[in-house]
Amino acid sequence: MRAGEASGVSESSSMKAQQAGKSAALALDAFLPYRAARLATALSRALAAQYEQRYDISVAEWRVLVHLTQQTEISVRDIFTRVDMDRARVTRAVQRLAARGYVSKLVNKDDRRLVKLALTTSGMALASELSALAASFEAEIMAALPDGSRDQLMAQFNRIEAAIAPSQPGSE
Amino acid sequence: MRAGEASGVSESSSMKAQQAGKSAALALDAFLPYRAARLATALSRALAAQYEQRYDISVAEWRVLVHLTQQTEISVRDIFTRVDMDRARVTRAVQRLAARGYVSKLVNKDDRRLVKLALTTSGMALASELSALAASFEAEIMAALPDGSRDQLMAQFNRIEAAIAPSQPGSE
DNA sequence: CCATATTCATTTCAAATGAAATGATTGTCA
DNA sequence: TGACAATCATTTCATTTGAAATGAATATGG
Repeated sequence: MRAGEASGVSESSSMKAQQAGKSAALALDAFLPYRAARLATALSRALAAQYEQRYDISVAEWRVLVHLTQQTEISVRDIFTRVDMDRARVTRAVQRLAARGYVSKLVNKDDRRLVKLALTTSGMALASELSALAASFEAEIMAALPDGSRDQLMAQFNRIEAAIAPSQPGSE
Repeated sequence: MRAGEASGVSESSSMKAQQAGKSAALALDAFLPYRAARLATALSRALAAQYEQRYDISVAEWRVLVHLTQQTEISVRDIFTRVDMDRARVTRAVQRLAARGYVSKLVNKDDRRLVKLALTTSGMALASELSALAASFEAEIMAALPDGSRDQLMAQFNRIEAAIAPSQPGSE
C-alpha cells in the first residue's frame, strides 16, 4: 500500500496542489520525521496485535518486561533513561506488572530511594514467550528486505540519533 | 548519545544480565520496532521544538497544515486516511486551525456530508514558513549521513510497510 | 552536625487520545 | 419511492499521557 495512489479517494483532491505556497511544498511522504513516525506506529500496532490480546500486556509493559530480561536488579530510573519513556509511564507499567506477579519490587538496601526490580519466575516465562514472538515478528519483516538491511538500518538510525542529540535539551 | 554506555547510571545494572531467560534475551537496542519508535519520537521532539513554541502549533496541526499544502479542497477523511491520524484527531486539529484563521471549512456542494478544507492566505504563509523550517531541519540531519541515505531509507521504509500491511486489519 | 540541595519513585491534575455513539446526509435495492 | 444500510464529521466518554508537585531518602557544604 504505497501512500500515493491507493484507496478510492474519488473527487476533489488531485492536480490542484502546488498552487499553495509557491516554494514546491514539502512532500510529506518523503519527509523523514513523518515517515519515521508512520513506520513506528505501523510496527508498533502490528506487533502489539500479536500480544496485547493474547497476554493482556501494553507496549509500556512489554518494554519494561523485555528490558528486565537484559538487566535485572535495576531501578525505575535505569529503565526510563534507556527505554524512551518518562518516569510516570515506567512507574505505572511496573505497578501493573507487579500486581500481576511478573516483577518483584524491593527497596535497595544501599540507597533506600531506589527500587530494585526483577522478573519473577512467571515473569521470566512470560518474557521468554514475548521475546520469541518479537524475534519471529522481526525476522518475518526482515525476510522481505535485502540481506544486510538490518545492520544498515541500525547504523543509519544511530547516525540520525547522534545528529539530533547535540541540540536537544537532553532528557529531563 | 549512543544508548549503550552514556549517562552515569552507577551501580546495580551491568554484567548480571543474561541469567534471565536462557534464550539469549532479545536485544532491545537492535530491535526494529523499538528503534523505529525511539527514532520517531526523537525526530518529532527535535522538530517540534523548533515550531511548537514559535508558532504555537501541535504536531497534528502541523501535519494537517503541510498536507493541505499538497492537496487542497480536501476532506477530513482524505486527510486521516493518508496522514496516520484518526478522525477525531484530524477534526480537532482542523478546528484549532480554523479558529485561528489558517484554514477554511466549507460544505462540499456535491456531497454535503463532506467538508472542503483549504488554506487561507495566512495559512499559506504559515505553511510556507513551516515547510521551509522542516526542510532545513531535515537537510541538517541528512548532511550527517552518507550520500544516498535518504533514498535508501525511504526504500527500506516502503518495503517494511509493505511487509506489514497484508496482515494488518486495515485502517478503520 | 545541621541546613539546604538533590535525587528518586510516586501521585496529582489538566490535556490529549481514540473507540464508540451521534446526527446528518447519501447510497442501495426491493 | 421508501425503508434500510453506509458514509461522513463531530462529539462523548473513559483511558492514557506527561509535566509538575509531593514525600521520602541521600548528598553536600558550611
